[in-house]
Amino acid sequence: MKITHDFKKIMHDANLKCTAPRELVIALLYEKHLPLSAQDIFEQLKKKNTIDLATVYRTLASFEKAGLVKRIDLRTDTVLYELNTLHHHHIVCTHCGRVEDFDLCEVDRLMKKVASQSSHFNVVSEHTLEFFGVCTACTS
Amino acid sequence: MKITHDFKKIMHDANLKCTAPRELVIALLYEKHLPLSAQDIFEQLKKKNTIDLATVYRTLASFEKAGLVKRIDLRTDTVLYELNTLHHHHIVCTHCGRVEDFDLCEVDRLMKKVASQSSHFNVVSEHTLEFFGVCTACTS
DNA sequence: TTGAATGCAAATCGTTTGCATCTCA
DNA sequence: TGAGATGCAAACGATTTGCATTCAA
Repeated sequence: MKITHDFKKIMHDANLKCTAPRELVIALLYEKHLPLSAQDIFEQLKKKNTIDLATVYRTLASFEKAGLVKRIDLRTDTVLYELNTLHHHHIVCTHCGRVEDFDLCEVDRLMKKVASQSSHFNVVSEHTLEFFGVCTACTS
Repeated sequence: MKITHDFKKIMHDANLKCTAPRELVIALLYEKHLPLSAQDIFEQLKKKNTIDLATVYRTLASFEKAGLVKRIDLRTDTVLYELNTLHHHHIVCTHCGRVEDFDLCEVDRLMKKVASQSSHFNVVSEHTLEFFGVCTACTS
């Protein structure tokens, strides 16, 4: 099932107008299933479409505000975005940049511990967790 | 004990020359004990000293390469730096920006799990882990 | 019809770099 | 003395913004 089937509903639920650029961006994020930078998205899309880099930035900003995408920091020079689907984290190869998803997250338990230990925080609502290593392809 | 006592040794071990800007930067990071941006450091130091913003950037870069400081991403608009002391993480108030250290880290176990589950990574050497919530001062 | 979204260009801001000068080792 | 570090100014690159035009609702 392509994301575009749901596009109208998604936009409507997010109180955003259905526009060509928005559909292009969301479809690309869905297709690639990887954290992408605004530049990445722009480069990919402009091959076959008319789209402006500023529009990509504005689109990502409104998507983020609507909770449709999430900013990811993988120690790259620029911020990356990915669809805000199921909670997951990443393993990044520090050598070639390969990114793999990592679904297992046991941080919830840890978050409760954080809250109970801290004198200034009672509730910890979010966390970032990313792993870095060297992938098998780069090791051999 | 002030860090400046050890400054010469630290610089020597890191193969870096002892200079006034470097001592200022390292002393400030030690004193504040908080993640600071290059701009932060520059603003603080220029009140009482002659220092250039470019020097701050270069100092942080050489410190990072030498393993003296660590880049921290707390979802702020710019990257922050702190002394690379004992392994720890942070809890950040998403309302006022307050930062608290969090020493407990049980991610080592998780890292092994990550490595064993992944088909492309055998070794996971590093991780980032930050918590976000609203602090008690902002809740009340 | 109208407010929001787009494209284009210019502005902004954090960061980096070139270069002459200075300073530590 | 010589390599590396600094200060200053200019360059750079990612991101943002102003504005006229277009478009979805």
